[in-house]
Amino acid sequence: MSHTRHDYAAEMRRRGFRVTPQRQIILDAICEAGGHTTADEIYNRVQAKSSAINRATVYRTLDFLCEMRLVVAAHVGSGPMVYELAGEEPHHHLICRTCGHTESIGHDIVQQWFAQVEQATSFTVDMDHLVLFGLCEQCRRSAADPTQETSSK
Amino acid sequence: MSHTRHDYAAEMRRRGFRVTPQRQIILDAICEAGGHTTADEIYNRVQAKSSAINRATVYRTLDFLCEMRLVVAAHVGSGPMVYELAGEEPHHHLICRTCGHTESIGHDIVQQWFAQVEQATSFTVDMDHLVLFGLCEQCRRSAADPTQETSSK
DNA sequence: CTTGCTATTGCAAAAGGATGCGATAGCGAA
DNA sequence: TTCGCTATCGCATCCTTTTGCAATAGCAAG
Repeated sequence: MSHTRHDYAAEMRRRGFRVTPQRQIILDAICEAGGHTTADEIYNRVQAKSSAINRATVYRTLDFLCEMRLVVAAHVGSGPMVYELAGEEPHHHLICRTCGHTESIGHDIVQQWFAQVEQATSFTVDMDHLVLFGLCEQCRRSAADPTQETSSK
Repeated sequence: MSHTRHDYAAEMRRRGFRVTPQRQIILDAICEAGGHTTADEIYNRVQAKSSAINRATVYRTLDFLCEMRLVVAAHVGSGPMVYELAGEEPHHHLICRTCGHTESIGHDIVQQWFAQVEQATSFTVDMDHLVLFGLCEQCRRSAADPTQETSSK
C-alpha cells in the first residue's frame, strides 16, 4: 500500500508536540490494521515491534492522536472502543440495533446536513466518523410485521 | 405525540421482564436527577434510599433500561457515560471540541435528515439522543482568525 | 395461598481504560 | 555538538464497567 500521504511528523512538530518512536510505532500499527481496531489489538501489534511500550502509552497516544485528528475513535455497538486512521475519505456507519448489521454511508449526505445544522445554529459540526443506530431494512420489516406477535388489544 | 408518563411497569411485564424494586428505585433516581447523570451519581442517589443495591445492579439496570428505550445513554465529551430519561421530547447535543460548550438542537431538523438517510439507504435511523462534535461559533472564529497564533512564550 | 419456573440480584473478580509521579529523551538554542 | 527545558514515557495504581455464579424473589398457574 502506498505510503503516508500526510506528513504526520511535521504536523506534530509544527503544533509543538514531539515525534517519538512510540507515537510512530502506534500510528503504524493502526495503519497496518487497515480498519477498525481495538486498543488491545493495537497494543499487541505494537508489542511485536517494541515490547517495551506500555499499555498506558498506547491509551494516551490514542487519545493524543484523536485530539490531533489523525485518528478517529468510535463505539461500534458492543465491545470496546475501535480506532481507525483518519485522513482517508471520511465515512460513517449505520448499525442495526437488532441484528448488529453494519453498513456505510458516504460523506456527502452527512456533510450537507452538517451545513444545514450550521446555518440553523451557527455551530460547525465537524465529525468525520459518525455512527448512527437504527434498524436495517430487514429488521424494520420484521418489527413492523406482526406475523408471529400475538398482540391482543 | 403527547408525552406519556409511561406505565413502564406494565410495559416491562408485557415484554416478559420483571418489575423489581431495584429497577423502580434506579429509574426514580434517574428521573430525580433531571438531566445528564453519571452511573456514579445514580448509584449514590440509589444508595440513599436502599443501601443494599449493588453497583453491578445499577450498571445492569442502566443497560436494561437503555434496551427498553426508557433511558438514553451518551458519551458527552470527556468523563464517564451519562444517562437521561427518555420519553421526554427527544433532543440532541452539539459539543464544542475546543471549549467544551454544550448546546441543544431540536429533534425536527435531525428527524428530517434521518428521513433523507432512510430514503437514500433504506436504513431507518432511530436515535433520540445524538451527540455531535465540532466548533461553536466563538471557537470557530478564534481558530480561523490568526490574531494571536504566535503562542511562543 | 402455595408452588415452580426462571429472571434478576449480590458478590467477587476481571476487563477496559485513565492518571499521578519520577525518570527519560525530543528538539530548539547556543 | 552540547545543554536545558519540558513533553512524554513507564510503572503502579485507581476508576469505571462487565461478567460468572449461586442465591433470591417476581409472577403466573394451580
